[in-house]
Amino acid sequence: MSAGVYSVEKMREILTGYMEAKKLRKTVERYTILECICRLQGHFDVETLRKHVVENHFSVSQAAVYNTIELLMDAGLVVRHQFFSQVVQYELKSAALTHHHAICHYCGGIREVKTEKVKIPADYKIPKFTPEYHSLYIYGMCSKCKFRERSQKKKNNE
Amino acid sequence: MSAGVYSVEKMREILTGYMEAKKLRKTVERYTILECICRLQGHFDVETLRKHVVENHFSVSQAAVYNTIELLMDAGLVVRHQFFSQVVQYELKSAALTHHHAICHYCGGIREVKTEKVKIPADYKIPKFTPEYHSLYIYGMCSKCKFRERSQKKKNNE
DNA sequence: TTTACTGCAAATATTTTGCAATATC
DNA sequence: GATATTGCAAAATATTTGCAGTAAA
Repeated sequence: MSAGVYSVEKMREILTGYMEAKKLRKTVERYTILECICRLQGHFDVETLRKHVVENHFSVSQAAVYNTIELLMDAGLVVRHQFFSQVVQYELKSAALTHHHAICHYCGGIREVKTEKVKIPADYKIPKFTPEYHSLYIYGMCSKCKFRERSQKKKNNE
Repeated sequence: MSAGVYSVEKMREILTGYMEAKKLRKTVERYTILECICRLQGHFDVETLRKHVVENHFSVSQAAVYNTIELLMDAGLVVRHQFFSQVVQYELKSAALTHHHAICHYCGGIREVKTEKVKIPADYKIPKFTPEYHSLYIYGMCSKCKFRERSQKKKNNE
């Protein structure tokens, strides 16, 4: 897992550009949260992110975290996932572009699958729709659960 | 939109087979809910489904609906989506297999895109993982929102 | 100075859970 | 008859909202 194609600096720049274009205010909270997301490396939920920010000696409210994530999604820096549980997960878009997600619906475990393994044509055309980003979720069973299932069947003499 | 590849009868059979294999009870609620899902044709959320069931003169509790959807997912008849809002949507798996989803993140509108348009190789291999089903979400901007955006820019002399 | 943004807390929305009643096996 | 499943309501979880205070422009 990596912070992705973009550096933290590049992402700050994109965020700044977006806020200036939309005439939004450049608050310390927004930049701090973006940096914390980069440091988190990978998927995160709102509560995890907020804890991480606070651990880095910066106090933010939950409301500001929700607000900022929304903003970062609008700016095209963050994408949203809902894999399995009720908790919504987020991820840096530049990182998400490098992989798909394999989700085991027995244990809820998530694996990243390099995009080269399952190539989706980037030039697909959809009438009356302008694609910007896509997300592929592959559901199935991980080897651990497969093993557990086999042991279970054996025990039951199936 | 169609009820999918399978007929209602076939799906009842699959459900029966699954419940017998797992030694679960064949309750009226479970069969009724499955039939209502088939009649709904397309995406639905828990509350919509429950209303539909009740409108068809059958009383079920919310708990039973949640329970049954979970069961139907385990039986491989229903898949889960979370497109945009906080509301989780479900769909018959056999219907979901025929299309991907194009999601406009400006208005939240969802379009179905025939799978032939964006073909995902069915034979992909993932180490230590057995794929069973996949879901492709294409995010972007629908033509209505594109038009609205253009009008807005024009008004602001951009 | 203006007002967008934050923090806080309360409100809403959604899902899960405990337990008694019921229906399946 | 044994117990899985349901219904009901309460609890838990997640997100949104209102409003006063703060800080960016």
